[in-house]
Amino acid sequence: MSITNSLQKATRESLAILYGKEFSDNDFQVNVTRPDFEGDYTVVLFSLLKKTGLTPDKLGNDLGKELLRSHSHLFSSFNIIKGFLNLEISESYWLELLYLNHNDICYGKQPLNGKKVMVEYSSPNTNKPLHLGHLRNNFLGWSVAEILKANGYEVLKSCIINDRGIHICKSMIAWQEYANGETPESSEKKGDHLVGDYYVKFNDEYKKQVKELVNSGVKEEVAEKDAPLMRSTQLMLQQWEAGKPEVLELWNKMNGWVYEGFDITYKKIGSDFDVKYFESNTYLLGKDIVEQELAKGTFFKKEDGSVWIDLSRDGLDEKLVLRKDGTSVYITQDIGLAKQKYEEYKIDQSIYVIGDEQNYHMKVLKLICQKIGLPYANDIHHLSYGMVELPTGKMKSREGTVVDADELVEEMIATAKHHTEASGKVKDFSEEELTDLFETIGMGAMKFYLLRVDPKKKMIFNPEESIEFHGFTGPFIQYTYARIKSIVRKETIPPAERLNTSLLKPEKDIIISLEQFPSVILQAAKELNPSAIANYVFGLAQLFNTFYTVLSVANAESAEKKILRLQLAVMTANVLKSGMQLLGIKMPERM
RNA sequence: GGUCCGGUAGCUCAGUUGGAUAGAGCAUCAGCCUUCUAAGCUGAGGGUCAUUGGUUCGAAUCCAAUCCGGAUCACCA
Repeated sequence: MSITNSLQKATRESLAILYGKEFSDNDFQVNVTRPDFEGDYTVVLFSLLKKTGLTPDKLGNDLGKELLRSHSHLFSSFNIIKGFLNLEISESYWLELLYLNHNDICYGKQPLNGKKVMVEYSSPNTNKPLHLGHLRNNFLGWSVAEILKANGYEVLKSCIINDRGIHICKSMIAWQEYANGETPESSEKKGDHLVGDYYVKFNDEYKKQVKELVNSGVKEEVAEKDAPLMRSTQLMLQQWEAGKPEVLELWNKMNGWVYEGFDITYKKIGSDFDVKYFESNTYLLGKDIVEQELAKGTFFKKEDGSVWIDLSRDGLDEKLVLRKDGTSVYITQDIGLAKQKYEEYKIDQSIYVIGDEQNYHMKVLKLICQKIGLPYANDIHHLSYGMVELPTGKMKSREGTVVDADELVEEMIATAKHHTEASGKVKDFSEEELTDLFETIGMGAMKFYLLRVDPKKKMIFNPEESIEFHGFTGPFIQYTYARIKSIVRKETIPPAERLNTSLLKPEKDIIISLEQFPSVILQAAKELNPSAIANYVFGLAQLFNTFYTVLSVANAESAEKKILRLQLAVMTANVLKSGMQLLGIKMPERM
């Protein structure tokens, strides 16, 4: 139990003993004591004054004395300032915490809770390579999955690959027209980039064709449909749906190139999936559900034969689920896939990591799932994240301002290499160790930069800031960890023992922070928010660095102090590593 | 226009069951390497928490209105 919870419980019990009344945790607040006051944790008394009819001083004194009497192992002293009861936690409590947990690499993690959750993330299109926006998505998805695991969930990471549709046909048509058989091998390009280039090529040529037609007097709307490239694309889409062998062959070939490219990127950024869905397999799902539910009255049919659901009583509009020609729309297959996920894996919860431009869509999806009685519908969550923008504004593929994922990764690793070599600390590393280290630091910087911000907020990606390795960054925390490891490597850690020594401020500050780690993991899961972990880990690293410059481990004042500080160092390293692991960031033993 | 999200230091961001004098990082300035890794530490300056009103012992936090920015409201995906 966290110290906040213990303190709440102790306060409730003490109040009951003193005044014979039941209180709940909502009747009063427990906070960390502000640094300029004496004490560690504070009970705010104001809200209790009316219920007890006492003055702050009287209540504070009664409660403080009772807490000390009944929980002498927990508290050592108290003081009252205005309506704040500041309590000092006893040193033996902190020392015990340290003794029990400093070597526990699972500290803060919950045992399995028997619940299964699917986290869907990444969801790329197979017509272009991944970009900066995908990176935020991938890092969030992966991290949330880890955070949920740490909270005892069984997690399935899934991915839906948008491998069909008009946009895919566009790159296929352009390749046919302009590529002269170019392949990833012949061009020495990554497959996803090669295909992406032809998607761009399509748009360029198509625009030219439209312009020509318009210049020759055709109306723009007509020109857009009549341009030869568009006509052949539409035809190809029909042929694909009809299963024409040559089209499928080309489609398979080009998608294969893309997957080879994606695999390289995913491996580099550390994304992986337990389940992969392909839209080419799922795009017909959901129609049967609509038919069944139509009979039950959940959906209704309009005169033209199209099928709708009326969500106006839930504050939304009517939503189309089947076109008048009986074909399905985007949401139809999502309904079908949601059901399939349940039937295949019996999941209790489903999380979709999708940009906030789809908030409305996801709201509708959840509502429909509830209305058709999908068992886990109430536990469908949209982890909605804001767009990544550049200091100059939004990324626009038209203007070539899209930040390519592969290029960015390489740039981060190169920067890590540059800084590391300049520091001159790794001269004895082997080639392999160096490559590994540069990747660890470069990826660490990038992941931390993208995860340290609250997901739901749109964020600005500043290229100069993102390669910064000082301050609130991944490498700062990695560096702190490497420093600790360097200390610990030189010492033989004595067997764990219970200590009986007093704590200096920098020592105590770290323990207080370490105690909060389990609560932070809990909070991060509740909010589906990795930035809570990032902020916490940074704060802990800061505390340790302060400690490090003020106090010595190796040359501690006494043998007992040395053991204390070693325990502190080891536990801090463990927590930093666990925390960063939840963000998908590796820690170097040396840097 | 309806709905949703956001507005906190020059910049990027923390800050929720409402709590004490609003915090970090970057940038700026001043210091600290003979001592466990200076990718570090210490200090200084920097704020109308968008605005106005309300709720109360107490509001960046809750409520209302207004202003600004964004997303969305497709028989696109």
